[in-house]
Amino acid sequence: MRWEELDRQPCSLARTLSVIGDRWTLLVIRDCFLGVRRFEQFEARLGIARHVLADRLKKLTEAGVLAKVPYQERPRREEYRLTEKGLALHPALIALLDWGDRYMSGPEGAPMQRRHRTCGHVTQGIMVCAECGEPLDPREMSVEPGPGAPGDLALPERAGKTP
Amino acid sequence: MRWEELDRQPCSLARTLSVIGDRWTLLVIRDCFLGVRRFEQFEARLGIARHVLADRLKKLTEAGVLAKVPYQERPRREEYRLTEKGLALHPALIALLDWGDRYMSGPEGAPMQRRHRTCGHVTQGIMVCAECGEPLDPREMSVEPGPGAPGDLALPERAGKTP
DNA sequence: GGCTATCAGTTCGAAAAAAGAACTTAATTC
DNA sequence: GAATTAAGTTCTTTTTTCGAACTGATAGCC
Repeated sequence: MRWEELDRQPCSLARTLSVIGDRWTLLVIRDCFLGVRRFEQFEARLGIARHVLADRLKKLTEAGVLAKVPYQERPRREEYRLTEKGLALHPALIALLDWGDRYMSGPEGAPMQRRHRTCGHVTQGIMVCAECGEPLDPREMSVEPGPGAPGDLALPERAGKTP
Repeated sequence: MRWEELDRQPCSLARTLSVIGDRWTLLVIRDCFLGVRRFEQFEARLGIARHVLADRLKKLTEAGVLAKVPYQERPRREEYRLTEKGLALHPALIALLDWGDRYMSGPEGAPMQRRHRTCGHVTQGIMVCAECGEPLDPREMSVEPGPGAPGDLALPERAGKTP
């Protein structure tokens, strides 16, 4: 498949990656969740080429993950805010952070931690079943065609079995 | 920052992306979760340049996400299996799939669905707090330096506030 | 032995994307 | 007019991916 055709793949991961899969994009989104909103701030924190940053911000805006919001009129200035669509990437961000905390930290532990203000604890996420509330274990999941599946959906033989 | 320095960033997301952030890598991992194990199978499903695929498989193996396991001896053949470290990417995969299901599907719905065999339902994931069990809402989370934080960790001003 | 097939890569030239730096535009202030 | 701020845009070079072919190590068949 071609990278630019990801959004047409019969697979939601591929479609997601068509929006967030380019180099640096998830780090831009991370910074949005940390409250960063302005071009110069992103640029200073990320230290990436300005035109790459501009490209990523533009694509996220076009995809509806970010919205440009004016913060002053004279001269007109805009900043980038997460939309609800963008905020909905939070579980993915948490999962990726938790994985990095666990597998990519040294003996000193994770560089940052997240506090759940509702209960007051420093915490991590657990991905549970929306139907029964049990944690989702890959060995207990099977995959099947969904309502939007094309007639010739290519699922490998082992799709219903343990990875 | 430079892409090849991601694993040294004081941020677990960046460190995670140093392993899974290259173009195509997450789709390789998706296929692993679907039970795909062999080079030709990955190649046939993904349709990407063979040396890019080989590079991604190699990097994932070096990072400990995949393990090469012999499946025959004459001639010796090996396949790629998710390790525990690799399986631990499941919550992230589910979150990304769910996001794509919700925001990147047409009116006909998602192309694939996941059945939780424990309860028997077609389902999605919910990211909940490991401490209190409530769903994690980005507006209820704050970020702070962790035990492995460097002395000069750069958290933006708004890091404790709503995104 | 030669040929074909299978499998898992590796190599090579072309195209695309990212890196690095400078420039542009549109204000505002002194 | 010059300097500053902010948000980009343009240009050249380097790196990564694309597309295709090739290689190496078997095994089986004639």
